[in-house]
Amino acid sequence: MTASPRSRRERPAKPALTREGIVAAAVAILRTEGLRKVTMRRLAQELDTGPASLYVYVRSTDELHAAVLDELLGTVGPASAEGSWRERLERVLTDCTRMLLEHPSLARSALTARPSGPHYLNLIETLLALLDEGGVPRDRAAWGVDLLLQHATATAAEHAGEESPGDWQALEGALRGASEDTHPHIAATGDALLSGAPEARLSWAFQALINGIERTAVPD
Amino acid sequence: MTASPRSRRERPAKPALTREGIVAAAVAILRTEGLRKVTMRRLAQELDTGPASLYVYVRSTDELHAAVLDELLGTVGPASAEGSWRERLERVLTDCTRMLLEHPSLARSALTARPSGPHYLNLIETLLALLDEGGVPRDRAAWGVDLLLQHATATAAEHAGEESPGDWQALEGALRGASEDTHPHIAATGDALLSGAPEARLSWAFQALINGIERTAVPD
DNA sequence: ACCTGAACACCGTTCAAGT
DNA sequence: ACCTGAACACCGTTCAAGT
Repeated sequence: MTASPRSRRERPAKPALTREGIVAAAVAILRTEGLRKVTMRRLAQELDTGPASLYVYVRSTDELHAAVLDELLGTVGPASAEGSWRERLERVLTDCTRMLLEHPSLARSALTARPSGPHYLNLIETLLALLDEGGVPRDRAAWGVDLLLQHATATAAEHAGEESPGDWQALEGALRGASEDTHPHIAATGDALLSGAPEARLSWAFQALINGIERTAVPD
Repeated sequence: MTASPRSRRERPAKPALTREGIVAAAVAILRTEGLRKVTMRRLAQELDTGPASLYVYVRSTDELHAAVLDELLGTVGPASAEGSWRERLERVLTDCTRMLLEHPSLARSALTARPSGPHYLNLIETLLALLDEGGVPRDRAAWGVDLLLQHATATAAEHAGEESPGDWQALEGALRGASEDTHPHIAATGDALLSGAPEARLSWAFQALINGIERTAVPD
């Protein structure tokens, strides 16, 4: 129980840099301040060092964000056993989307910098297992997984940079104001383009995707 | 034909700032240097003024990017008349995706800052018309349009920040290296997860989406 | 091998002051 | 009303030098 002799002033107890420590600190900043603050400089400040030091463990800001996402993917639990394969599949995807919606800007960056960590692999395994249970042919399932995860990610990513609902309102106005002469189908469709609770639309989208994946043959 | 007397040195012929001129300059920079250089500062430099001046015409960088996208949307022509509604629908969507793939980072930002300009409205009208021609119920078509455009945008956005194929390779390695014990379905699926030419996968995805939209009832 | 200070080359946005 | 210079508060990344 002797104190290590490495420093006279023990208080700051500056821990050694490790990749894990860096990612953990990044997750903490994400939770409290949002992804916009998960920068090399802010992170270095948090870890009481200079930004240059981080590059020993992390190739770039994008790679850091991908590592953070894989970490959060560990949060979304495995499928509960209740219900049909279809219901369980939708539940996994919804859980995943919900988690991503808590950090939309992370979803946005995940679209570009795909995670490849253990948690992501587990998720793919789960989706393939459920599609297999549902009798979806293997080749359709393989391509379908991409479609399903892309939808979850993109749906969350759309909510990044919110706080300025300006352009969403602009679109709503443009749709409502569409003339019957120049845009007859928009005018005829009316509110349906904008209707529906987000959860209802998400659920419908996943069902439509699953139905499409089931029935659409892969070429060759 | 008299020269306007507004300045003695005519050479620079600095044009008055207008929103149109700003957006046009932004498109030019996008084409030659990529979206990363379409910044307020770079744009101001191009227009021979200070960044602050641009804020009279443009609310923020995001709004500027949305305006640029609507401009480019004017590029993708209306559907050619040949083929079934399905083929024409796929062609419009493919054209749209191809255009976005020329500027993936713009697609990425479009996911967040939806355009609402005239070109975007025309695109929605075209999609609704084709789905209507195919006998897809109006309410399904209304929600489906979102799904189709989201897929086009997200597919292009995934290619933003390329040049560093590091993490895509990492994912490929992780999938190939998946153990039969811990990830049996990934192992059994094998190359199918990664197979297929991009065009083939895109075509399959759009067909799967259309099939799903056709057959999936909207609640209520 | 790891860590650091300092530098390079940038950002978006605001604001008081000018015209 | 429009335009501007200058400032505020930041970025990512590299590199020579230290330990």
